[in-house]
Order: sequence, then C-alpha cells, then structure tokens
Amino acid sequence: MILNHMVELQTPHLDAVFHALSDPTRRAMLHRLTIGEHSVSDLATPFRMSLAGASKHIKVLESAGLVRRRIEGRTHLCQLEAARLAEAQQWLSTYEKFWSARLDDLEAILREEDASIAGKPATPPLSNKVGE
Amino acid sequence: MILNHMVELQTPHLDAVFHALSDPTRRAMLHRLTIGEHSVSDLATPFRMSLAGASKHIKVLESAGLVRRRIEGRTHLCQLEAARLAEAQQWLSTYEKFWSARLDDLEAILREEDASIAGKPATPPLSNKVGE
DNA sequence: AAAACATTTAACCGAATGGTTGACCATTTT
DNA sequence: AAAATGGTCAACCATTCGGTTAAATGTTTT
Repeated sequence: MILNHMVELQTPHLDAVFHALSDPTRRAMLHRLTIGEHSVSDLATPFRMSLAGASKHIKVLESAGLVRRRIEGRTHLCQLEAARLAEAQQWLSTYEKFWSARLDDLEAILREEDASIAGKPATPPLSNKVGE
Repeated sequence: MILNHMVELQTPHLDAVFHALSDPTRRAMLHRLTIGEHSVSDLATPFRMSLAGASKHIKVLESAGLVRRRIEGRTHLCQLEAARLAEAQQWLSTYEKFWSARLDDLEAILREEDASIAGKPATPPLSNKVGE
C-alpha cells in the first residue's frame, strides 16, 4: 500500500544508495546514527581520517538521501533518514525466493547427509565436525 | 539458525556486494538471471556496450559472489547466486525499524490530516488530490 | 586446415572515488 | 576584540571505475 506507492519504480536512487552503502566507513556512520543524532565531528572521531574526509563521506550519505542535516549554530546535526534504505530492501526482496530456494536445497542436502550418516552405523564417528 | 550461521558478521563481502549493486547495468543483468542461466554475450546484448565491457561487469558480479560461471565448450553460462544478496538484505533489515517508525509517523500525520479535514466541513473540497 | 564464434586479456582513456592538506567562514567562548 | 571551535571548500594525489579498441585464446563448424 503505502510502500508500493512511495517506492516502486524509482530505481534512479538505487545507484546512489547502493554506492553509499558500499563503503564500510559510511555503513559504520549509518549504524552510529541508529542510536540518535550526531554532529559531524562526532561522527568523524571513530575513524582514522581527517575531518574533511569524514565530512565528504557524510555528504555522500546525504546526497544519497540516507542522512538529513540540521544546522544548529556552528554544529551540523545528522540524522538517519531510512526511507531510501527501504527502497533498497524492496529491490532486494525481489530476489528472496532465489536464496530461499537455495537454502531449501541446502537444507535438503543436510537432511540427506544426516539420513545417510544415520543409515551407516558402521561409519566411525569423526572427531571433527564437517562444517569446520 | 541456518541464516545466522552463514551470514552473521561477514561484512567484508558487503563492500563488494553493494558496490556491484550500485550499477544499473549490473542490476539489470542480475534481474535477467532470475529467469535462468545466460551466456555472457546473451547477457551483453541488451546493452549498448562492447562485449568486453559487459564481460567486465559480469566479472564484478562474479567476484562479488553474485554470479557463478559454468564453462561449457566455448560459452560461459552465468547463474544467479543469491546468497550474498541475503547478506545484504540482512544488513538492511537492521534498519527496518527506523523506516517503519517513520512510516508510522507518516501514517499518523495522514490520519491527523484526515481528522483535521473531517473536522473542518467549511473547507471547500479541492479538485486535485494532495499527493499529486 | 581454415574460418567462424565466444570470450578474455591488455592497454588505454576520462571521470569519479577516497583520501590528504591548507585556507576559509561562521559561531561560540574568553 | 581575540581565540578557539565546528565545519566546509578548494586543490591536489593515487587509485578505481566504466568504458573503449585491438589482439590473443580456445572451441566449434566447415
């Protein structure tokens, strides 16, 4: 309903959003913003990077529509703006059936392996588990 | 369970995955692969681009783990490999509450507007709807 | 064996990316 | 008024990106 109305077919944003998300610094900044507003230098401190560098990252996030900036005196407060993330997730959701299909396959395989092991009591139990 | 086991904490992939998704050509290729395997030149044809160019895009998808290649004679068959998309979606899911929160806000606002309109029968009904 | 086909590789190009430093502009503090 | 603070802007740099063309590699067809 509301989601379809807002999101569908506006894929131009996706370029910018996915690009913004492709950098670990920016993802970390977004994560940081989940616990509330932060100033630019606040966001910058965790990273070994000049303030100007961090500022650039924030601008990338901003122009991807993932962050909103509110200027208060000399400090710029940044706020998470998650709507565009919803667009990204919606794009990804198209592919859900494909990975769930493969997970189903995987589960079937595991079940089969288990059955096979159960059916071969002669097989000596290994000290190491398979998945390691 | 299985998802957590496979996905959690391996964010290094995310750089590559999100970067791969940031290009519309590559997203279109992925979309194309949802209807089955395709050869490289097959994937390339829809785009105004040299084969070598398309080949590069496919390699980006491949090294992001989104496409698997199976060589059969002289043709390379590409197949969608969606598991890494699941990782991306899982990363995004952390932020779901934020956009749903905002959507709730929006809905609340809309409800309030409706109520406001309902409460002002003197307001002349407009010929154009708001959302246009 | 030669020709056609499917694809990659290599070399190149201009533009964008991620980073730096240094100068600049407001605002707040002293 | 001066100094300190919070931030941007501009210029620069090396690297990556998205694209090209031309040559090379391997397979299939003739």
